[in-house]
Amino acid sequence: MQEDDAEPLNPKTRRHLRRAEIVTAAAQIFAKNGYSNVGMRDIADAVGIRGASLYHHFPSKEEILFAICLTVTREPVEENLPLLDAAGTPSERLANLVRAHVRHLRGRRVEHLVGLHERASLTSEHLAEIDEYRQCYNHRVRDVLTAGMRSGEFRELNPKVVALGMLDMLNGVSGWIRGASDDDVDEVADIYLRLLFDGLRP
Amino acid sequence: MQEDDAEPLNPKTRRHLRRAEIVTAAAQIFAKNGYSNVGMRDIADAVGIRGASLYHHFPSKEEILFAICLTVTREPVEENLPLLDAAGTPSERLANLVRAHVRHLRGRRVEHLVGLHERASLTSEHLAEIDEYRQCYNHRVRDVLTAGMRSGEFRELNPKVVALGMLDMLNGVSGWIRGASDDDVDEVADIYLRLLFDGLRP
DNA sequence: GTCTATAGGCAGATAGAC
DNA sequence: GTCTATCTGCCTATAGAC
Repeated sequence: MQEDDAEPLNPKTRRHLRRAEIVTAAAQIFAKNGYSNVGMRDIADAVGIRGASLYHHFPSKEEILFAICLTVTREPVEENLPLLDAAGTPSERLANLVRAHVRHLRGRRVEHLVGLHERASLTSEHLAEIDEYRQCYNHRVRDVLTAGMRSGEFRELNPKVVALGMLDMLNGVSGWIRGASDDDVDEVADIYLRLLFDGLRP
Repeated sequence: MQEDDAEPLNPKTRRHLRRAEIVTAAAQIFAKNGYSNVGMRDIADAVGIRGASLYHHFPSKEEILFAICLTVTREPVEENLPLLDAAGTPSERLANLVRAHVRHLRGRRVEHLVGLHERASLTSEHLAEIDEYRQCYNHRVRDVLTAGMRSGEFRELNPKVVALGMLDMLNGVSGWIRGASDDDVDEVADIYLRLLFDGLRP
């Protein structure tokens, strides 16, 4: 919380900010209209520059898409997975991850939508990099589930299927959580946790 | 099971078959490469005709996409929802729907993927029609959940959120079920039902 | 019902001035 | 770092013969 943040930013930071601005604007338009239906001019308009100027910041349109997809796959790995390494039972650690995951989905809602729907427009190399993060995340979730089953804390169910089902349920939130408050988001996480741990039957 | 099915088909049936052939081929290519990255020529190649000939069967590329999206939203409404009207407890009726839903996801796997990912490329009129079916389906699922909660069979949880979560979990199956056997599919449905009804905790 | 040929337009990307 | 101007190619859709 710096009060004196008016001092001149160094060039690298300025450039980084511009890139972030472009990525954020692009994600919003991609999410609404679909990646291929959006032109470089549309993105440029949203940022207040001309189409050609975007190429000073990104070498191609696909690289903008890649930047979007990268943040929504890398950030959860770097920010949420450590919660699985903390102390606590598998239940506790899994619950923390679920809450963090849903919060991230809300904070980067449009980016998640793009990352989920526009994979086909990525270079195969970029797609492979994205999938590495995604698979890493899935694997770690599966591992907590397995740990919980080994300790008798969780029922014995195919952990691979449970992990996929749980993550699909969570990730779907970005499709309908538009404009929710912090409390709404935490309520959704609590409902999902109740469902996941205890099920519908009382 | 007619043995003598070699008799000549009437023109209307032939035309219908051709349309279905195009839709099936298109769904496969759309699912793999993304709607906008696929040209009319690609679809035509898969069917063995020239690009221009497609316009004898469909007035535009978007109409092919619409046909795909329509089947995966209308068929579940017409085929699965009646299971909710049958006799039985909410649990039983919901279980039947889940099993039918997963089977449909596998049977029309690529079509579901396209319907899920390419919504942004639909005409707003077509999108509205699609969403009517989808919302109808969601609503009916929510209604069984509410019925089960009223009867005390299900725990009291926000039924809207539970319905969305459950359907997101189910629909995600089309993303990874590629090439599964009938038994695999039913196993997934059973695991999801166990999770949904009883949760992870023994 | 399928073909050849082509219109017409849009969009990603580049060159080079400022 | 942003601009103007433009190239280039692709891709939907149409016209009209067979």
